[in-house]
Amino acid sequence: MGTMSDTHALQDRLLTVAKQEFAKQGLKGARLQKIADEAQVPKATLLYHFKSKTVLYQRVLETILSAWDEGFEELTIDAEPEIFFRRLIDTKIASVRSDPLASKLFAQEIIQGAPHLDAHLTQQVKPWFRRQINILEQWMEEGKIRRTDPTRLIFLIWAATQHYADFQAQVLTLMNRQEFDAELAADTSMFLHEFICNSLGIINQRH
Amino acid sequence: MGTMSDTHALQDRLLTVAKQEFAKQGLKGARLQKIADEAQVPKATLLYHFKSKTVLYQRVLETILSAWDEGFEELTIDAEPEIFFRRLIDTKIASVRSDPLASKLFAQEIIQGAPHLDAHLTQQVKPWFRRQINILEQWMEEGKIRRTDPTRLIFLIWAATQHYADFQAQVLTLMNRQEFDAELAADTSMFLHEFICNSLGIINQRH
DNA sequence: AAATAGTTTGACCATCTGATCAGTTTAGTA
DNA sequence: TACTAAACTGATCAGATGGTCAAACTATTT
Repeated sequence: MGTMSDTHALQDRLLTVAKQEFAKQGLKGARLQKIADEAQVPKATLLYHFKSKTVLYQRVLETILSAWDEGFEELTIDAEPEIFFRRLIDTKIASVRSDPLASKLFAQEIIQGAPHLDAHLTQQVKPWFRRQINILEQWMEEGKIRRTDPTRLIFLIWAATQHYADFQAQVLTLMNRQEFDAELAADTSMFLHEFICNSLGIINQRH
Repeated sequence: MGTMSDTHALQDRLLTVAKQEFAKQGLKGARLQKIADEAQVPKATLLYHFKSKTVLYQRVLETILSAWDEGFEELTIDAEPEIFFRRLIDTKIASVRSDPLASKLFAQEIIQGAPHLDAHLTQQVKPWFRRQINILEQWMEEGKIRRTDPTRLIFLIWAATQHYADFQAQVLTLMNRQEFDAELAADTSMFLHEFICNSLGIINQRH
């Protein structure tokens, strides 16, 4: 029998390559042959490790989502609003920058009606979302931030950050940049933080 | 020869149906047979009016973009900041609501690197974008709005509105809604307007 | 009515692609 | 060494799908 670690490493490699292909071409557009080629493995081997294209796709999605869950889970909020928003935005921007393909793949899945992640959406995302809402609502009651719709506020943050992954081509063109480098990320992060703090009447302690 | 008006009407119907299918399934995922069925026409007829799947797809894209151009062209700005943002947001939200499929299709095209958008179509956005930036910069110099990065501000508005089309499934789930109705649109529009005016230090004259 | 040109459509095909499978190799185990 | 099970792979297939084509049909013109 092959060593367990080898098998696991191979599957990881296949998942990584598959993620790229799925992100670029979509579920239907991706070709198993191309994924196999890219991973330097026969197509039959790919299908040995993942029963079908759909299974492979779902495994890729799971990998992405669990990585996100990990990254955002610890964003609990013993902090003040200003710190909270900074952490949230920084984390999101970092995630978008370190793995834009994941964001793109996820976006395409949602655009097409999220046919492959209903469960995760309601079971994982919704509770997390609820928690953030609750925090914001409490702060509004305490008068720490201006009153507004907390749901749409979270959407705004999500959308504004996600945008830099999904529309990367367009964004870079319009900004006359070549790549989404560290400086661009830092500036974007600061812009959003400032913009949001200003709107919510939070005094930005960076300045 | 068949009447011109009939032919034109048929092509319009085919384009409309094709847009739905492309938006839902992506370019590769869409099936000519299904488009033809939906339009109650044999597949061969569909391919008579549009030489190939790619041509059909490109025609759909062109239709979407030219409609957008029309809608946003007249957003010239003899107005004060507050009115300008209201118009911009209202127009964008209205566009997203009246034709979310167009937004979705466009988003998928961009995510995949805009392989089918002619350079000249892409470039058409740039001048419009520049104009908005210039207006904002002037207002900042005049002290009418708080100083910030105008480029990212436009991105933020674009992203925040677009989000409601692209992530409709997720948004509705998280808001416990069934559809993106007029009330939801109005509330969203008002939220964004308020949020932005607040951040830029504009006194919202609605209140 | 004849001719012409645009339109419609069923039948058909070449190709692609996800999936299967039988046979082989590899690596632990008794 | 013999045995077993997991891992691998070349060959192959079944179904789907974009696209073609020739024949039929419709309407306009001469």
